[in-house]
Amino acid sequence: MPELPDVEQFKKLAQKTSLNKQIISVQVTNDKVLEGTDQKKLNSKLNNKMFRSVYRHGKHLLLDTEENVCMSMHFGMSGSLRYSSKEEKTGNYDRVIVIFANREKLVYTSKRLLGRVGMCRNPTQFITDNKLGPDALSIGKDEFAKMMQHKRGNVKQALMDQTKIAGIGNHYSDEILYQAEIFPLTPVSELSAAQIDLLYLKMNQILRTANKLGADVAKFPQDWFLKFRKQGEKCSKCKSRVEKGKISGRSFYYCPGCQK
DNA sequence: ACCTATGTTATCGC
DNA sequence: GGCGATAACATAGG
Repeated sequence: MPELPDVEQFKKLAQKTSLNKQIISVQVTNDKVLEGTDQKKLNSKLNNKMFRSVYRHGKHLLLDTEENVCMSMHFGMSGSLRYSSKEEKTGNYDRVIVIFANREKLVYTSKRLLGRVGMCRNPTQFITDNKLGPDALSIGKDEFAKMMQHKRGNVKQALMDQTKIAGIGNHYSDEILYQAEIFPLTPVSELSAAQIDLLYLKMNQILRTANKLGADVAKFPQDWFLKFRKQGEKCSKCKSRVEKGKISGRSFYYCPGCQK
């Protein structure tokens, strides 16, 4: 699931459950998800500290102790986060488990091991080190327009370039382009100023609405593309059939009637 | 058996 | 240096 709105839910979860509680231990059941750290380091840095604040930048979650010790999480394609009672036992795909003094746990799960958990000094440092662009919900309209004007290639890949704007992936870029009625492979250089403005507007509307609806596609409005993003499905607006395309090994979907 | 899947990254060729 | 395409990572489901 994890694109910006999904990670926003994880942020809310962590805020609600995991702040200001003493960490007593960090368990790692598969160290393939660890990046630049190991179980020993995680424990030496985090034990006896508390998470004081949670940040989300793009698709990354940052749990900050505010003592120059900050835990970073990225969820890949199949990762998620949950808070678990002391009774609940470890699941097959639970990879990193932060245990608090009350024995409850913050559990990082990743079926396909594509995500990463690491440590950094603070969120700002993390963003710089990972060359992340501004968060999609923080970027200003002018900054967005300037970015698009400097970018080459097609509009879909521009929206998904995490070094330019952080947070948009394959699903939400399809949604944004559908609602803006722009064909995904349109070269950025061919977009009008009005289209760039519209992309900015739709990006904001869509991400904010998705956040509000808990990133739960089942709750999304019926006319959203993500409700029928599948080859051969009927577009809710024009009744054309959804078509599938491919860029650099990755599928995208679009409505040939609406997106020119 | 084969293809596909919400992400990122190393590598190769141009 | 940079861009694009491709494979790779690991697992499940159609």
